[in-house]
Formats: sequence, structure tokens, C-alpha cells
Amino acid sequence: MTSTREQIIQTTCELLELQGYHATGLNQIVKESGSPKGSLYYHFPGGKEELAIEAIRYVGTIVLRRIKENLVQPDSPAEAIRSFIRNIAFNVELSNYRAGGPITTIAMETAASSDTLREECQRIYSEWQAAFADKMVVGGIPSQKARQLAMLIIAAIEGGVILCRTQRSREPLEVVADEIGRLIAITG
Amino acid sequence: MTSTREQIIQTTCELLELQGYHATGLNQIVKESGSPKGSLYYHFPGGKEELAIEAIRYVGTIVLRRIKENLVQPDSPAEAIRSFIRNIAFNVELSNYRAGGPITTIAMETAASSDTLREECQRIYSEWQAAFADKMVVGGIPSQKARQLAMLIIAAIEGGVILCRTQRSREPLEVVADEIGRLIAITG
DNA sequence: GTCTATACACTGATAGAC
DNA sequence: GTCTATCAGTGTATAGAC
Repeated sequence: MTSTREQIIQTTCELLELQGYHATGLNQIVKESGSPKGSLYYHFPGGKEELAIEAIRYVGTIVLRRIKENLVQPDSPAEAIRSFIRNIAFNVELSNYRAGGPITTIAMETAASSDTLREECQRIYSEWQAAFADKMVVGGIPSQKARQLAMLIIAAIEGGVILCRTQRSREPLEVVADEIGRLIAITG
Repeated sequence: MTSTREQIIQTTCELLELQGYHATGLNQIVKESGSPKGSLYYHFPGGKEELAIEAIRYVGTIVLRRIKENLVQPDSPAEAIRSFIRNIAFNVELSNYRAGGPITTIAMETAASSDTLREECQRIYSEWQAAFADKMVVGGIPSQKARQLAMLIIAAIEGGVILCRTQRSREPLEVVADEIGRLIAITG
């Protein structure tokens, strides 16, 4: 069921998450995906940039779904979000600090060089933000405040992933989870 | 007074901050620094990696000094740190979203590929963290709690810079400043 | 300390057969 | 849809003269 096209996208997602945009070559993508090289430009005529856009859109949607799934539980926003972030910490450690922050590096690398990639990152972040904000609104937090807290949540998670991968420890994201949870609880 | 060596380091700092590690070539560094190409490997025998380490160490120290300068004021930790983060937001906007997060991209790009660069990033982050924690301890917050809050502060700033550059808006860091300030005030 | 020239790998991308 | 071959450009790094 996984077509060649999808196989290329999935491999690209993993490599972008691990190495970033500029360190990931098309040859490596072709090689590790086991896909025929000749078909890359058939499926992605726009070359590397188009492929990267498809890849982050793909992983962005998966993450969005994961956020929503985790937040539908009846827990309070504070507890649900705290639990979700601690879950990220667990998974980052589990991957031996190779995964986490699937679009973080691309966002920084391309913010000043590619408007199309930058805007796609922006779109994904705003979707994630809306998902967190929705949960808090349902929990009784005013929508404007919820929007701001959701922005902090995204920022703290992205930064927390950076620290975890740099320190090779899950502690930063656990601290982020607890402190953010505390802030939401005080607000709500 | 700016020697060739220092000129190369400064140019490298700017390019790394703007483009990241893998997008920045040694040829570009030589060209934009106006330095003689032949001298690059004389000053940095270890090549690109050694140069990058020197560069982030250099900028890391500058930022550390800036943090300390901003936090010696008599304001409460909450207000001093809030003000400092809003100052970052202002400067990111002022640079047309080209500056900010001088080691963020490098930390993510090299976390899985270069232990020496990763450890240098780790060292810098911990120095920044200690500076924030010190201010809070002086303000009466228990040292363990101060250490955790400082970790959140670093994470939220790093993530906030990512969002600002991606959205081309200073709002994310301003929100981070206000919410983090609120959390510290509640704690202290 | 600096210069020029260069080696060699690899990049993204394209052409044309199949 | 896929394959092979290949292009022009760029990457890091080195050698040897000055």
C-alpha cells in the first residue's frame, strides 16, 4: 500500500528530522528509501524544495492528529497538556535523542532562504497552536488567553526538544511539562 | 584591532545564525569576511568544525554577558526577565527576522552528528541557564526551583525565536515574555 | 601569514532510452 | 514510471610557492 511516492516522503521526514534540510541529500533519500532514483523527479518535479514541503506537511498532519488524540481525554487542560509533553520527552529519549521536533530544524534553516518552506512551517505551527488552544477553551480559559498560552506551549516544546537532544536527557521536556502545566492550572 | 582570525570568527557567527551549519560554506565565509582564503586553515587547522566551535563559543560568551548585564538591575526576577525577553523580540524584529537564536540551528543540526559541537552547545546553554537561575535565587526563589525555571526560560526563548522568525512577527517572544514573567512572579 | 591552484567527493538537476 | 549516464556547480581540504 505504500507507494514509491509515499515511501520517499516518509524517508525524507525521518532524515529531515534527524539532520535538517541542508545536510540531507537527495541521493541519501533515494538510497535509504530503496526507491528508484529516476522516479524522484517524476513524483516531485519541483525538486528538493517541493519534496521537503510535502514531507513536513505529511509529518505536520500526523503530529496534529496525535495532539488532538491526546487532548480529547476528559482531563483538565493543565493535566492533559502536561501529560502530552511528558510523552514527548519519553519518546525523544526512546529514540536515543534522534527524533523529536520534526520541523524545528527546517523552520530555522529555511526561514530566511525559502518563503514557501517558511510559510508551510508557519501553517503547521498555527494548526498545532489551534489544537492546544481549543482544549483550553473547552476547559474554560478565555480564547484570547488560550491562544497566547498555546503559543508559549509550542515555543517551550520546540525549545525543550532542542535542549533534550543537546543534553541527551529527557529532563528539559519534563521540566517544561510540569511548569507549563502549573501555569495553565493557575490560569484556568 | 580586529585580526584576521577574529574577523573570520565574527563573520562565521553571523552566517551560522542566519543559515545554520550545513548551508554555510567556507568559501562564503572567506568571501564575506574579506579574509584571505589561504589563512583559514592556518588559523583553524581543524577545518569547519573547529571554526564553528570557536564561533559559537564566541557568540555564546557575548550573549552570556548580555544576559548578566540585563539582570543585574534591581528589578524583581519576574520583571527583569520579562523585560530581557521582550528586548530579544525587539531585536529579532529589528534585524528583519534574520538574527536571534545564534546557536539554535547548530544545536539541532549537529546534535546527532558531532559530539564536540553538541557538547559545546550544551555548555553554552548551561551557562545561560545558570545566569537566569542566579537572578532568581537572589530574588528569593529556592535554587532547585530556580534551576528548573531557568531551563524553561531557555527553552521558551529558543522556541520563541523559531516562531518569530517563522511568522516574521515579534509577537511570539512577547507572549513568551509575559507568560514566563507571570509564572516567575507567581513562584517568587 | 598569505597566495594560488587544485584534488576529489558530492550536490541538485536534466536528458534520453526503456 | 523507472533506469543510467551525466552535467555544472559547490563542498571541504590540501600542496607548495612566496
